[in-house]
Amino acid sequence: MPELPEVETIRRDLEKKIVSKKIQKLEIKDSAIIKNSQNQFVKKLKGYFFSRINRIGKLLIFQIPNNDYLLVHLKMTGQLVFCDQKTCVAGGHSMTKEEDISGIGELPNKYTRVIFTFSDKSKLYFNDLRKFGYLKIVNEDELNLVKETFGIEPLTKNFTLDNFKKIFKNRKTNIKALLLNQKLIAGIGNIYADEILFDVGILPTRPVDKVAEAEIKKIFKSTQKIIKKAIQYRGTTFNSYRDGSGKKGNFKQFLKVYGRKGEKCIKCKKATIKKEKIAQRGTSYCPVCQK
DNA sequence: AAGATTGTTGCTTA
DNA sequence: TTAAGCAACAATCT
Repeated sequence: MPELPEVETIRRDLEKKIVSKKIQKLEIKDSAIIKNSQNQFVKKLKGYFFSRINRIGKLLIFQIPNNDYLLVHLKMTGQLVFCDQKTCVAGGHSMTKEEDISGIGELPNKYTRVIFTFSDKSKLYFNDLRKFGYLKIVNEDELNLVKETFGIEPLTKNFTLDNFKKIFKNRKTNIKALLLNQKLIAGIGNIYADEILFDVGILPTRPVDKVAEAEIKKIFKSTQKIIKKAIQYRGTTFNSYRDGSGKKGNFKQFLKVYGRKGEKCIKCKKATIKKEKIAQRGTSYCPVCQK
């Protein structure tokens, strides 16, 4: 599940590879993925190029020079894989299982929904097994409306302790639901919410009005620490996440609770990591370390 | 073979 | 008016 660190990794990868390249051809294998009419979509992209790539929360924003923007959301299983003869690890030629370090085989595959071909013959594949992801072209006004739906963004100058404290004010939900709420704080998903709460020793069920001032500061610091480190290691690959050239992320080895149900807690070395549904999401935590 | 999985939207409820 | 909670969405895996 691509969250902020994964989407940011893809953004940085693609910015290096596709900015300024003319879009020569578009192949839409499944039009349900495109949230515009197919005609509109092709008309606004073909012959143009992306002038830069931005991100807000888990949403990628590809800027097209004539004040249009291509929004790409990967949701759970979306991938954006760039391939040219030199950098592609997931396409182009037949490969053995050993050569297939991406684990996604040759491209296009049965989950490839859209293919961009640039004028230098390089390609960008949008793959999505579960088809929750989407591509949508919007104008500047529409983009601004979309941006308004996002809360404070970690790793920007807007992400201050004061602003972070504000999202706790007058709320009754639990801390896990708060961290997952994109309208309040942008980019955290199920993996990093669990990791942050384990790091600070707070139970995911704790009501936010029972989180002390000093603990809010801890969460604030931990959020930045974990997100930065996850970006440094190019994100977490559990199943489907791949970076902009099809490779897996390397942060999984640093996860302390997520995906460790039934294992001994690495902090207290006594308790067993539990997993239950909290805030409508599978939630992993240590019943001893987290209070 | 039913249930879990995941992020977000939109509806309902409080 | 606003927040919280939940079903729905797609497709696969267990």
